[in-house]
Amino acid sequence: MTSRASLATRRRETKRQPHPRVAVDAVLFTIEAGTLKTLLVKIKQGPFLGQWAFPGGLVQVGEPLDTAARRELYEKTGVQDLYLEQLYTFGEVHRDPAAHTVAVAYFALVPPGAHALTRGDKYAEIAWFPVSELPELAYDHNAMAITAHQRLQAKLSYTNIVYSLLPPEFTLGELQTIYEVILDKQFDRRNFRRKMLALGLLKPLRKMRRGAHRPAALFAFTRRSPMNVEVL
Amino acid sequence: MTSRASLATRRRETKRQPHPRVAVDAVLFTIEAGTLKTLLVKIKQGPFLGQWAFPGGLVQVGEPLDTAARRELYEKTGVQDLYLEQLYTFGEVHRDPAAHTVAVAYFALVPPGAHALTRGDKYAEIAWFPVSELPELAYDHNAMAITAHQRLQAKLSYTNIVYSLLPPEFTLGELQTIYEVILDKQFDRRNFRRKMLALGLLKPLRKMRRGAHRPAALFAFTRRSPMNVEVL
DNA sequence: GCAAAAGTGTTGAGATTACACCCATGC
DNA sequence: GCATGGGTGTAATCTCAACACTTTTGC
Repeated sequence: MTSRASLATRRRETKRQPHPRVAVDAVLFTIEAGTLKTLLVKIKQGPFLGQWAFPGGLVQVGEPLDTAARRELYEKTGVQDLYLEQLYTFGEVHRDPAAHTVAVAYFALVPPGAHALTRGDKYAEIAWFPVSELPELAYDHNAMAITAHQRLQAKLSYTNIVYSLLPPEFTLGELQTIYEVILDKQFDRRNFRRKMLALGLLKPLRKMRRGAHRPAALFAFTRRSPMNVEVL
Repeated sequence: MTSRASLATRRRETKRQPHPRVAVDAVLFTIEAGTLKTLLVKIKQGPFLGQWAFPGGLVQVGEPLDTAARRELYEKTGVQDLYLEQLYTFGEVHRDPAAHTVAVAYFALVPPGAHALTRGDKYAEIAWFPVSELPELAYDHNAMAITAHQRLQAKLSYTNIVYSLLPPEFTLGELQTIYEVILDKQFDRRNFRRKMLALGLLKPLRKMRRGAHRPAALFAFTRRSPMNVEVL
């Protein structure tokens, strides 16, 4: 902590010393073309010039961490309403060669279509990369990517947050595809449908999606807020 | 992040601005007298004078976060070898009224008996409190306590980290008691034993614990390193 | 008519729960 | 001898995994 009695001694020592800086980074996931993708920005300056990294920036005094994360994401993607949670805090001393910077990483999910908003106005290059083919990233962001991917897989298994990767209406097939892509695992269609419907998270709409083949029943989530459920 | 190209503009703005400070706090759990307890220190100075809080302190430049956490714990308890993992980062602006301080909270487990080392040499009061009867804590530490407790419960269910709350040799009854105390739930003794033995995490020692009643078989963990296992 | 995705039930295996009695010891 | 915790087995239920054929549509 900070103004802690028992720490008076060390605090006095450190008071004049420089402190580590605080940054937030955001790992943004979406499903596009049947692939799990993540948003990267290209770095224009400094030791990592030309390398890709997750969007992020320094936290300002007086700014809450999640607000900083949300701001970052909005600036980069224009996406405002998304699922956002804290992922992990990376504090390795030399992760940023320029200065000791502690990075609080966030993890976010955006529904398909939000990509359209990815025109980086005043920003440099910005692009969605398949998670399975990430380039070498700046800082410790490859490790961050792995942590985020694992969290995503875990959360998909025991919460209902898939809803934030889907449009308001979707078919059971589309839902299943998302699970298969993220968990990298195939599911039996009959078992999958029975399980999902038994959970009561979905409500059937009286509509059909028409396409190249047999029309499929459309569903929506009964609740679009995070909750813990043993899904798979 | 920090020296990020696309952030050049804002970085320049913030460069001269003060940054939030970084602290680590540690929530330390143990089982004592059949109760789950956590370690608190009493604050001697500042706005929270006289209140209890989790041990913690500012991170120094050049110091990795987990090293800072370990240092804190060692200074306070003398415990060196314990299970330690990052819990969550608390970044609410006014959590420390003195200055915007981001706290990276850690969560640690110590085996019984380590309490003996809790003589706070140069430190003020230090004490183990039952988790169910925590006083009003300084900062946002009551919220931190809840987060830590939830994490402990979750981790106990899907990992083998109980080993770090137990001495090298223990009975199945002692193991079961820990689960019951932490998860606040009763288990059927026969089912519990069958499940635990089936997991293969334990090895029977050819020894007995003698006490007030019928001697109980002693067990040890086959592995004393963290791994994921669906325990209960 | 054919390719492609949607829809639908049943069965067996394994896991989980509930439950009751005898045993070894210290006092 | 009695109070206390240790030790053991079985049956009923539930959950999960495996599995194949028919339907509807666009082309």
